[in-house]
Amino acid sequence: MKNILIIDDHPEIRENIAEILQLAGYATSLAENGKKGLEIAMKEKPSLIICDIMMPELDGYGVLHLLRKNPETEYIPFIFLTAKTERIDFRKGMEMGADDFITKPFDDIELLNAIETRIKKFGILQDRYTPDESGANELMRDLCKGGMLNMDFSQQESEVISKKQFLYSENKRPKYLYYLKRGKIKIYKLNDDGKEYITHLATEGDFIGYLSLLDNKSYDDNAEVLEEAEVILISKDDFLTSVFNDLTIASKFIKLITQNVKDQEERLMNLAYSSLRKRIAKALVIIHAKLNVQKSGEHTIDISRDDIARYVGTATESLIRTLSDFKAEKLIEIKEGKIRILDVDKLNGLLN
Amino acid sequence: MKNILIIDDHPEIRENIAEILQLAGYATSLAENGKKGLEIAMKEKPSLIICDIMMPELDGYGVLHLLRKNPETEYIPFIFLTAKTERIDFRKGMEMGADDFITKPFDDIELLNAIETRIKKFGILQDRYTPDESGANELMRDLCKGGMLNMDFSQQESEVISKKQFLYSENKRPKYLYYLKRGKIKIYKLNDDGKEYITHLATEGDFIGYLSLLDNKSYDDNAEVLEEAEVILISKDDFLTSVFNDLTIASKFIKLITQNVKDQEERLMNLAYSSLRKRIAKALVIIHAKLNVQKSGEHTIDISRDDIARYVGTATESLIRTLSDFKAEKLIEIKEGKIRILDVDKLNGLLN
DNA sequence: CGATAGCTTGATTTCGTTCAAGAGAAGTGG
DNA sequence: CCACTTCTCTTGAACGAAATCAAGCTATCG
Repeated sequence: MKNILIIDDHPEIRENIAEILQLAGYATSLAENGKKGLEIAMKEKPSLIICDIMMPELDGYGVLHLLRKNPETEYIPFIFLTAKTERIDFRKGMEMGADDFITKPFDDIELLNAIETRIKKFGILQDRYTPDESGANELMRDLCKGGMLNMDFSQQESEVISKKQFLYSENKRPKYLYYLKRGKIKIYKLNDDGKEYITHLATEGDFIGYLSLLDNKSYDDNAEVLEEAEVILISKDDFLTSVFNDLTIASKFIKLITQNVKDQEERLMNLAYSSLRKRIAKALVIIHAKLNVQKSGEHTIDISRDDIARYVGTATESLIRTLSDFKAEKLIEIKEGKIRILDVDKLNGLLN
Repeated sequence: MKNILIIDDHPEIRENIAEILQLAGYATSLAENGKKGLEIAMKEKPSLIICDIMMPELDGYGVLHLLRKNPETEYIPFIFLTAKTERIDFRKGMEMGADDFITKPFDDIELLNAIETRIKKFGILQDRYTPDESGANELMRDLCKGGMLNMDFSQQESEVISKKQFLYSENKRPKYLYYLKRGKIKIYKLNDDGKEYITHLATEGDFIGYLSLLDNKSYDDNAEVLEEAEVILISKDDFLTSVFNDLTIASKFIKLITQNVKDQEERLMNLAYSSLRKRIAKALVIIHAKLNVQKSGEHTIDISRDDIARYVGTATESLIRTLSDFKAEKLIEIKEGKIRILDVDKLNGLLN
């Protein structure tokens, strides 16, 4: 059951709110001043905090400030309760990271609505996202489910794009965010000699093109369908307004894209100093994890040698030679051209 | 002169506001409904818009929505004017991207304050930031200047760190954001064999360590001083609250980090497919632009061969051989070991 | 003044690319 | 449906770019 902490120095108000919330099925904790409220918050980690601004000892701003400083209470939704309707108070509270404001007098519905919205939102956003590029995908999928991203999968029409067709190409202006319902798509850049370098591989459930949208520039890469794909188009505006108008979403995005940068630093170092053998081993594990297709019970990698090579950044022949080596060493198995990984740990732990 | 657009269907209020603003030295445009207001906004691109919510034809929400959809008017500060003090209205407005709310009746000071704050903030944030990693540095510097980041250069004590000392190292927990007042610092990762790959080079005016702070993980790289450095420490909390509690700052950050990702994709492709010659040429240009030291009127690169090699991702000997080639081709000049670039364009335009 | 770090060049080796060619699978069109 | 091209996968041989090993040279520092 959700526990809600109410901090207010007026006993009547405190009791009144507690009663409303209990009727609505919430558990409540009460505190008569900021200091006590803070203690309870630390100990009980409530699901939400309602707090008066004007209080003796430690005022509402102080409570909020201290909560936000502690990583354990940092993300607890916080609603200010205030008699004042003054702009300045309100501004200050928002800038400190309060999630909502309720002005006395308020009615029950208003209070409960505010609480419900916040708890729902928090529930979606507190989930841990895997710390790599796929995290952004998970986040967005959850946002859609929660109705936070302006998008409705069922209503939206989907488009089917066949193999070798382009979802988008270099120098075009991004107009949509793409959600890949089915199929596989490679995203690659071309160097001056026309060689491909695959920066991302997308499978069902992935979102494509958000970086260029956030960047608001023309595409600097190409998205080509590898395996017949069904794609949902989400309007650029819907996506951007969702991200840029909601602090919670924006914060999550910052963290996710930051992770992206870190991942790429890692990839850079590997490209710079790791042997081809090691790079190919890592790529196989990654591709396997990402595109593992369960066909007749077996996990195989179903992407052409050319594309694996372009993902690793090597020549196709070199890739194939290394694959042969791996096969001889019983790290992988090749059946009808399809690669099956036999020993993930050894592949990961390969020396240079 | 700053032009402010006032949209309100009550002539008295319109005139009243216009008068106040004119006295305060602003130019004003007036519109009596949402539709007209929108037209004027498109044509005149005002510095700020004040808009009533309740209006016939097209209400305030509609105006805001349409403005935010158009890239040309997207970032114009927008203040709602409303008689209602209702929470719901207010929420809706904020979520749509309004910058502030003023409730009638208001007094002159309040109005002018709100306007001034917004214009100042906008002025700082609308500047174009160079679309690479240094952009984040510029942004943060500006934020500090504008007092938006909780940090005061004069008050803060600075720390002097000498050559070969570490600012931070792998697996340590980040506690500060660092601002480099003077000196040079290299940030690098180590691969399994203990080889360095330099991911960033920082000079005076650069901020260091924000990625790990945003990420809230341990450092995965090392920062070593190349040339005696004076560093200002900014508390982790101050930095994080500034970023995560202000939607405008958060949005800017998203765009900047996105650019970071894009840059690294580019660097990845170069590492994968470009000849050493080309990669070294590019690195020289970048390092030159970043660390160009003007000593006795000449721009030279003042960083050891070892470090350049580790930035390119190659062996020191290979780097030196290429430098010799460049010297023979009169692309660069070497005086007392220091490299001076003679022909930037040719270095940039090198073929594979 | 010796020692150490940084820079440079030469010789050798290694890893990976490129060129070449064939075998099999998969489209394609008459 | 068959002959055709075309694509994908694979192996061999030769080449080449860059790493490594080695050694000398210069500048700097304690």
